[in-house]
Amino acid sequence: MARTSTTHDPFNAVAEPKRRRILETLANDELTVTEIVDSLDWPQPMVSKHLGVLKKVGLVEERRAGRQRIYRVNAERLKPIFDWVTPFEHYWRESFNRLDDVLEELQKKEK
Amino acid sequence: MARTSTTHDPFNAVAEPKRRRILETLANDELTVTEIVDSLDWPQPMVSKHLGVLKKVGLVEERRAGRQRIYRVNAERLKPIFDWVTPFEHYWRESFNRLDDVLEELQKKEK
DNA sequence: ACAATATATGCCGATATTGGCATATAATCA
DNA sequence: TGATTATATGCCAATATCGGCATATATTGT
Repeated sequence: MARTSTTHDPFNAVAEPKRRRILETLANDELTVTEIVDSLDWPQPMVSKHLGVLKKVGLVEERRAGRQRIYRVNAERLKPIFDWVTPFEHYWRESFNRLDDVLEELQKKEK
Repeated sequence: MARTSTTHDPFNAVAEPKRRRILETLANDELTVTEIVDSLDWPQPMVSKHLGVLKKVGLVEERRAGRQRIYRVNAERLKPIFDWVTPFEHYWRESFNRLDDVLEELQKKEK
C-alpha cells in the first residue's frame, strides 16, 4: 500500500509551502486569481491548482464575479491545526519563562 | 519536476496522522520504541520509520540506554507551526466573541 | 561464543504529488 | 459571431511517500 492520507485535510494542505504562501496572501483581502498570480509571480495554472486543493479542503472559498473568481480564506478550517499544536505551547513557553526568571535574577544580582 | 518539499520540515512531518499520534503519545512521558509499539499497536518498523522522520526534523530526540532508545518530544520545533497558524486565530475567535456579545445582550434584555 | 532482545534499514510495490505545458471552458466585448 | 480575457483541466515526467516484510545491527545475558 501507499500513503494513507493525501492532500485532503488541512494539515496536508498546509504542509505545502506554496499553499501557505497563498493563504498568507489571502489573509487580509479577498483576491482574484490574477491578483494572486501577479502578487506571487507564479504560473497561473500553478496558482489555480493550489487554490483547487485549498478549496477542496475548505481552507478557501470562491465567489464568482463575471469571468473572475474571487477567493477568500476560510480560516476556521485552520482551527484543527491550532487546536492540535496549542497543547504543546507550554513546552517552549515554560522554558522561555524559566529563561526570563534567570535573566531577572541576574539583573537583581547586578544591582 | 516533482514535489518541492518533502518530509524535512515540521509542517510536513506533522501532516502525517500517524506521526501526530506518536507525538501525542510522547507528549507526557519519554518512551521506548517498544513502549510506543505496545501503546499504539503498530508494527515496529513502522514506528521506527516514523520516529526516524520525526528525529530528522528535530521533533523528537533520542537517548540511548543499553539496547533501548528512549524518545522524547522536542516541542520547540512545533513553534513554527504555532507561529504560522496563530495570526489566523482572530478569525474564528472574533466570530466567537461576536456571538458572545449577542448572547450577553439577549440576557440583558431578558432581565 | 551463542541466543535473545531491541531497534534500525533495505528493498519493493502501489500510489500521490508537483510543476510544466498545452488546451479547454466560460464570460465579456467589439 | 469572433476575439479576448480569466480561470480551470488534462496529461506527462520525475520523484517522494507509506506500508510490509525480511534482515541487519547492536546490546545484553547465559
